[in-house]
Amino acid sequence: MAENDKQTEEKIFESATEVFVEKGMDGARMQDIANHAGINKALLHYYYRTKDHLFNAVFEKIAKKMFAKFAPVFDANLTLEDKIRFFYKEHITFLQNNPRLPAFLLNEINRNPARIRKLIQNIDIENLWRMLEEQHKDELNKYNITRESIPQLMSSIAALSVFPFAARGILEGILEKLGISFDDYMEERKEFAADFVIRAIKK
Amino acid sequence: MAENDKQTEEKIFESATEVFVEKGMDGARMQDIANHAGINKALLHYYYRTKDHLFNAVFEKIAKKMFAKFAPVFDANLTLEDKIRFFYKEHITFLQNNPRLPAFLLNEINRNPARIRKLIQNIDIENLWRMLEEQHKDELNKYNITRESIPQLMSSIAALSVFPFAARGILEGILEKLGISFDDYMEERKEFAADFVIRAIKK
DNA sequence: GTCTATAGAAGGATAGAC
DNA sequence: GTCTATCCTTCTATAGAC
Repeated sequence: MAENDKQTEEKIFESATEVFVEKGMDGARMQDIANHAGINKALLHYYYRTKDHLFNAVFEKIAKKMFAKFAPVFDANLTLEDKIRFFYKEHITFLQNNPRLPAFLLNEINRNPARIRKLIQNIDIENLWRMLEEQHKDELNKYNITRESIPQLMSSIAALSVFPFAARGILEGILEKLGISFDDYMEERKEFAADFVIRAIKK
Repeated sequence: MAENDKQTEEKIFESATEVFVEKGMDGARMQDIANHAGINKALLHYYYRTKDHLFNAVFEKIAKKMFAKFAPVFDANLTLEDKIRFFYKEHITFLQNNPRLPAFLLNEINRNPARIRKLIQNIDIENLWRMLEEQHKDELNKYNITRESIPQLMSSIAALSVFPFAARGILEGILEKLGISFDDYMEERKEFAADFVIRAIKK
């Protein structure tokens, strides 16, 4: 029955997500995914034909989920500074709940950049920035932001929240020697990163 | 003869480095490494016994090389601001010449954090920071730097140079839509990142 | 739709000749 | 020290019964 299909397909998809995020495309085993879903390996192929198909489905879903987390910033009705604070609070909280996503995505994207290209094609970046300029045109004279510096600025903002998760393996080891837990560090970071950026862009 | 040994062993090591960095531990094939070195697969095992041994040798070398790049900052005889500028110039130039190292290292470290732990153990972090405090004790009152904020600050500094390379697959796609080359962006970044940090830490 | 069994290919590792 | 040949395991994928 269709009800059963859906349940099985979803169970497979969820298990595949966990295993792929954990082990990466190359390290993941179809057998692991089957075991994790409590079903037989052959069923994976029945629903998704090949490992590659299954991976692509998982990858696309995760990438969209990640991008979607940046969106609310562009329409929130807040001052620029509050937007930055809002962003780090929301985004880091999301990553705390999905701590392995950054490393997974960055790695798989570098391994096969073509995969992400079509997702990027759908975004009208110039327009997003026009929106931001429009929303904050009265405030912008308070900041060191020029049209040319926007890529540098945006990538810097993303770096401050994404990097600690991507580098968790090292960072956690270093923090440990200082008696600081990664969780405490990340909690603190919501405010630190916002303050850092705001000071950096102020005239 | 020993001369020959050394040549072959080095050729294997170099080829292994290229292939591992390109494909990662799981994606790399012993056959690829052998082909790349222009020798037979069996020779790899003669010199390094297993794929795991070979990988560990490569990984450790690269990790040390990366860490070593942070060292000059701690003994350069410069003001704090000039140290920051010096760091980004040196570090980003190094990464421009080794653009795949960040993604490789971050990924493999997360996949197996134990590998990096013993390297971290050898670093006396508290002492490094005492050195920095000592070197700049006369300037520190000009900045918003407290002992507790040092981990946040240091990870932020690293994030700004490492992240763009780790995220190159996405970043390049976005920049492309704006008519900016990754190389130009990176060149610009040496100064942008330094200015960004300096403004962020100033009182 | 789900299972068992197995084909078929690939990859790491070793034996043995030179 | 280097090569060819091959073993053996692992993994993706499919055939076929229920």
